[in-house]
Amino acid sequence: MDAFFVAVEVLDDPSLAGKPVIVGGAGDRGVVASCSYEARAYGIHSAMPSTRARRLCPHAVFVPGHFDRYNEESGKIHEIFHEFTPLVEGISLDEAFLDVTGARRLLGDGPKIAAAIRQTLYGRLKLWSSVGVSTTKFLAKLASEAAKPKASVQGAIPGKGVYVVEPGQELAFLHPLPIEALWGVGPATAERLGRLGVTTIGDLSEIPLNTLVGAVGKAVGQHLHDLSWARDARAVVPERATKSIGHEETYPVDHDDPAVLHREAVRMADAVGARLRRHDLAGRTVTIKVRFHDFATITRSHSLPTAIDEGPAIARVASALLEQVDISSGVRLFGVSVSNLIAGGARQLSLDDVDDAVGGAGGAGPAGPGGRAETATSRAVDAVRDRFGPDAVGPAAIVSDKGLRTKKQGEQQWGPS
DNA sequence: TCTGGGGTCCTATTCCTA
DNA sequence: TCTGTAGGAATAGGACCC
Repeated sequence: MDAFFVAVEVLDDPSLAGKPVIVGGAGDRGVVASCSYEARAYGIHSAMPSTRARRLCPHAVFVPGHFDRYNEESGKIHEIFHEFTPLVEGISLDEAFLDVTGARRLLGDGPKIAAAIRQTLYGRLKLWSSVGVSTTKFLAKLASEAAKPKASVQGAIPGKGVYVVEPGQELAFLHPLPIEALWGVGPATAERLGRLGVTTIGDLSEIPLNTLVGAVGKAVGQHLHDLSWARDARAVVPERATKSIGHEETYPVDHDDPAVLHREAVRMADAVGARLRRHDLAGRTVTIKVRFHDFATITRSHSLPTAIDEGPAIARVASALLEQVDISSGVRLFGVSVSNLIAGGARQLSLDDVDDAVGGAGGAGPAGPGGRAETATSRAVDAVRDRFGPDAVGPAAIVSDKGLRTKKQGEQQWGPS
């Protein structure tokens, strides 16, 4: 989709149309999540710090973003995709790969289907999209970039809408492109390749595989070498299993009070547990992430003998891990995630498990009831929240004098305001 | 100038066990 | 009993994507 978040905002507030609009965190620690083509003309792009974006375009309109709405429109978009083929691999809210091989007899060739998808999306949702058509996933992705509109101060200069890389034309399309265009080449890899004198995908294709592997590692080297010759055998995979679920948050000011961070561990663990149970998942590995005032970031993780899906159990491990970290210099971001996921069938962690796991006394926290009582409590909490909303009930540890403060998914998505 | 939040994947190192 | 080794799992960090 073209500037998806902004496009949804304009749908809901047409007065934004034609203006430089930035969706993201407006505070000192916020970043740009998406911006209109009018804003892009000033050099603004996603992931840019909001303070810098504001300097580049002081009259830009900042919108905090409405994640629920993007999710809602994303659902409709993916429904439309499925009208064309069951082989839809979602990459994000607004992007997907579609394998239309089997739909061609009924609906026409690739370019024809692409145009139909684009027209259907606009006809029903009033949202513009760009479609790339090719024989492999990564070429289709690059083609979709080539189909996109270009930025100007007056607004978007329309792109092709549908861009087709015909069979036999793959290398002619690919080799003049800069290496950064390749999926998997970011600033670090581009810099390493730059030292080898590689700036285009054509340059990359001429580098001996050994040299490439030496510079960027085995897996990436082989992968990039294949891509530079348009070799990409990856199939469109409709259902991908979730590997981890987590929550993290950047604070408006740094925290160095252990009590505050332990409360945060409880709050995040509660949110992560609720999401795990909603997806009928449980996980064995709990990871905390701490970013310090100087942006240095560490993770500490621990794997348990059995999978867990409940806030208190996750919080005990997270708190024990936090005990091992020196937070005196100030923490700007804290996060909790759970990985090594299995579907359903969680067994509640006992206090012995935590003690063994995290190496003795380690501050696993006050003895909770554990076991079946905790499981029953979590189920009851889920039921109450389903009926009365996410803020209806929560862990006592995070009740402040202002009442419960349970972060909703999507709230503060792009930094503190 | 200051760098979010949701993730995935890869690599190097460490630890444990046979 | 001690030492060396090899393999696998766990851990930590980094790069990357939207």
